[in-house]
Amino acid sequence: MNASKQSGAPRLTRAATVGGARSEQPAASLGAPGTVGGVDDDVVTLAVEVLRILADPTRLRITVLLLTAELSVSELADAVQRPVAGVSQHLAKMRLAHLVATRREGTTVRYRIDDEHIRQLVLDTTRHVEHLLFDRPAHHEMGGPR
Amino acid sequence: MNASKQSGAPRLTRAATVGGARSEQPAASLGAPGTVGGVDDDVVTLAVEVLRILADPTRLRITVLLLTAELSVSELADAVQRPVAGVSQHLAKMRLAHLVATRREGTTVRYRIDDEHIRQLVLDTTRHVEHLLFDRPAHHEMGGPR
DNA sequence: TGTTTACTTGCATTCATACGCAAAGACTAG
DNA sequence: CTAGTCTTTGCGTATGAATGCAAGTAAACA
Repeated sequence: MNASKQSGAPRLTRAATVGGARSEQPAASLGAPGTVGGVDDDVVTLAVEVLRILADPTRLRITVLLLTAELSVSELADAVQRPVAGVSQHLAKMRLAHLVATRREGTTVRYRIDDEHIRQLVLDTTRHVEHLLFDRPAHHEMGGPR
Repeated sequence: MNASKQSGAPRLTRAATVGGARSEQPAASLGAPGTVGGVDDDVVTLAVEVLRILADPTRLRITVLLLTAELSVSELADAVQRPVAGVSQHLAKMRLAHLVATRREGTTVRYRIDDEHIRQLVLDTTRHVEHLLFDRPAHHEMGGPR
C-alpha cells in the first residue's frame, strides 16, 4: 500500500525544480528526488523558516506594522509594547531570514520589509485569518495570562 | 515620541472588529481597544496559532498533501516518511486547531481540510514561498546533515 | 573627550514542543 | 471472545525558543 507519489500536491514540486539549487537527499521510498510527501524539500524548509518567524505574536505585529511603514526599533518597541532589547532580538532573527532590511539614520535604525513576496505572504495570511475569525466566533477561550 | 497609532496597518483592526466576539484587554498606551501595534489581538492570536502549526516540516507536508486528497494516518505517515504515532500526534494538534476534519471508515480514519480559508492560506503561502525560493537561490546552506 | 541616546548582544532562566517508545482504544474478521 | 489492523494517547527526554537583565557598540553632541 502506498499513497504518496504526486497523486496530490500540484506543481509544488515543479515550481521549485525550476528554481535551480537545492539540497540532495535520496528518497526513501518513491516520489521525485529531493521531494518528500509530494512537496519539495527546499520549499518546505524555506516555508517553515518563514512561518516560524511569523508564528510569534510580537514578530507578527512587527511585521504587519512594517508592511506600511519604515520604523525604528524604539518606535516598534513602543508600538508592540515590549522592551526594546527584546524587540531588537526579534528583529535580528527576522533580519537573518531576510524578512526585513535596515537603514541607519544617525543613531537610529529604521526597519522595513523589502521583499514583495514576503509582503504579499503576510497580507494574504492576515486576510485569510480575518475571514477565518469572522466565520468562527471564538472557539478556544479560557484564561491564561501570558 | 510616539509612532504607533493606526498610521500604518490598514484595516486589520476594522475587519476583526466586525467579526464580533473578542477578548478584552485595556490598551496600555493608545490605539483601538483590543489592539496592540495597530493589529487586532484576536487576529494575532489566531494567526499565530495557525502559523505555529504550519511552521513544522511534517505538518506542513501533511497539510499540503491534504489539500488535494483525503488520506488516512498510515497513508500520510508513509508519504511523509515518519512513524505513524508521531503523525497521529501532529494530526491531533491540527484537529484541535480545526485545520483538519476526520471521517472514520472502518478501522481507518481519513483526514481532510474542510476549511476553505485554510486551504487558500496554505496555497498562497506555498506559492509565495516558491517565488521567494525562485528569486533567491540558496542563502543559508552550511554543512550539517539534518 | 565625555555624555547621552539608540540599538545590539550575551547570558541564564524558564517554558514549549518534537520525538521515540510503549500501552491503550477502536473496529473488523474468524 | 480472540486475533489482528489502524489509530490514539501517555510519558520521559532532549532540544529549541522567548524573556529579562546586564553589558557592549555606535553615532551625535556638548
